[in-house]
Amino acid sequence: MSETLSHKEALQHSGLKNTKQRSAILNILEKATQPLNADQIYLALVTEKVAINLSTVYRVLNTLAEKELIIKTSSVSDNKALFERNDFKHQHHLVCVECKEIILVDECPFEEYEKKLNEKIGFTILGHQLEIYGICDKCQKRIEEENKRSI
Amino acid sequence: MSETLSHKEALQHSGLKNTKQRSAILNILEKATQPLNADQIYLALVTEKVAINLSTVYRVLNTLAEKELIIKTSSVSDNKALFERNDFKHQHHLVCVECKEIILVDECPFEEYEKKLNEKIGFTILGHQLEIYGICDKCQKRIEEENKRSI
DNA sequence: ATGCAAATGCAAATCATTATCATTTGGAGG
DNA sequence: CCTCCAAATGATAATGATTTGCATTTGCAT
Ligand SMILES: [Mn+2]
Ligand SMILES: [Mn+2]
Ligand SMILES: [Zn+2]
Ligand SMILES: [Zn+2]
Repeated sequence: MSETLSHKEALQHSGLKNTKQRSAILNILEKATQPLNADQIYLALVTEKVAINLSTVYRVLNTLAEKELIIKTSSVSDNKALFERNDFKHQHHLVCVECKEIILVDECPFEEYEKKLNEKIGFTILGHQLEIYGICDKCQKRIEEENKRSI
Repeated sequence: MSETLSHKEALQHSGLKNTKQRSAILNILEKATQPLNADQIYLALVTEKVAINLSTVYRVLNTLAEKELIIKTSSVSDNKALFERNDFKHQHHLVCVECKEIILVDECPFEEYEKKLNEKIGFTILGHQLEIYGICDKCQKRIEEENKRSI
């Protein structure tokens, strides 16, 4: 398990102790295909028979986010904090309003836009958060199917 | 006060009763130069000697947002819901991390971007929320001033 | 003016998250 | 391999924004 080793290294590098709770949480987020909230992470840990307390989950997540080992974002629709592995890419979330699935996208149309805003109103941009909502491919097809059937 | 009259009409048009609480809240948001949270609105009402309960403030705000007489958004930094008048323009928020001021901007760089995402991954976009954070003109200048002085 | 559904006030409940504090543990140094 | 202590965790209470239940009030159609 080189995964576990690199987690250990990452924690050490940030001056954090290598606890089984932190390692387990990093593992969960490593495997996850989309951002998860604290409850989902807690549930995944319980399922894997990892003994941990929910308050520890919150504490660990905040600590790891502070050290930038993971990324903390917040959903607009649902008001829970979301956590995902930090792959050091600038990404955004596509949230399907039907199935709630979150798709990560790399494209970002902001470089020029930010320059324009700075020139126009003197606002120095440090960052941004974008949440895009809509309907994913799967749900789109399912809905079309349902519409056909109901004719 | 034609303001009050148009509020009455707007409420009627949405099938809502014209109560003094709803009218007062619409007035507050009409005058506001930036989005406000429930507490700020409540405080503004109390200051204006409008008798109202905080839970009514929440209920009215949610009702008005449902009927699209106002817009409900949520800040990422601070986790409180924000409310602003609906002028039926597509806008975004610039949030100053120094003074917390929110500046509304009309520009949006998304039209092309959304088309691209739809073609690329079949995601049908219904909308998006963007929050841009940085430092406003005033704070920028203040900070520069402070730096000079401390040399 | 009357009646009644809709709206409000008040208080308690909810839900995510954080804080407190006693207990445990990772890991540096011997 | 021990010792030790700051750091981390567990258990539980607290917090803060928002919602909900229910009794009372009020807008407004008739
Ligand atoms: Mn971006
Ligand atoms: Mn936009
Ligand atoms: Zn979907
Ligand atoms: Zn500012």
